[in-house]
Amino acid sequence: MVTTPLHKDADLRRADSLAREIFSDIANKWALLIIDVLGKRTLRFSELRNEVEGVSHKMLTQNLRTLERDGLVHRKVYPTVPPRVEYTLTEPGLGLLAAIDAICGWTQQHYSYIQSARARFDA
Amino acid sequence: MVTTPLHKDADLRRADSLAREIFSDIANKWALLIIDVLGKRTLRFSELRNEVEGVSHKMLTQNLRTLERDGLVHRKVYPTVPPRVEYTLTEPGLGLLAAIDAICGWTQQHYSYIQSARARFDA
DNA sequence: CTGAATCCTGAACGATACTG
DNA sequence: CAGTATCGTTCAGGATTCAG
Repeated sequence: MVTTPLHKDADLRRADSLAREIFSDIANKWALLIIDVLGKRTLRFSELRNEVEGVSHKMLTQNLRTLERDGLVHRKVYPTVPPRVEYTLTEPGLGLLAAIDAICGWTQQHYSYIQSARARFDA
Repeated sequence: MVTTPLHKDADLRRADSLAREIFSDIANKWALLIIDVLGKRTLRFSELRNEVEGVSHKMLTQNLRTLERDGLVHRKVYPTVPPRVEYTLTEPGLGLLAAIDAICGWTQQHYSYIQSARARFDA
């Protein structure tokens, strides 16, 4: 496995296709938001749809599949009728959550800075 | 978990349009990669093009403009001929870099985990 | 309720050509 | 070298429908 020295041999930028693929899976709006909300608690599909505002049925399903495939999210199906499916972050998923929260936190903190930076730029 | 008062009034998920816009600006593949490479050193446009493998001329320009507008990247033009333009991370940009590096580091560390998770899923 | 499949539109993107 | 503009294509993603 590739160890941490980030910008060494297996650099993400010059990446082999797999690394790039993984990165693309998580470096997108919906995936990040989904992980963020699942970080708070386990959620059902329909709950996720409400929590992640603006996500479509299709995009939610699609991203959940990807995240499940990558082992970041666990999908538990209750064989009831109607079906009940719960999504939870896996252990590795929790690790990623920390990093994502850092980004979210940063965004919050620099909210007004960005606002004025834009005003300056647009002028 | 959540460090800053993230999930309070201005929650990213229920966000007003500006917050969502900002988040979209940075939560995408190219923006993250650009910030990542600029975190190492100041780079010229053509150098960036080489460092960020696979990015097109157009996408690079586009993302740089956005990042500049949001005040994450500083653009310095040398009025020479031929023109020389250098891109640097701003102070706030450096803050975001830390968060991004966390994600990159996480990806590296879980590289093989994801690989096997996928193998399991696909079976 | 969850999820898969289909269709269709608009946005993203790459290629190319042109300017300073 | 850096940047803009245009064009054509591809593809993401929304709406809808059907199934378990």
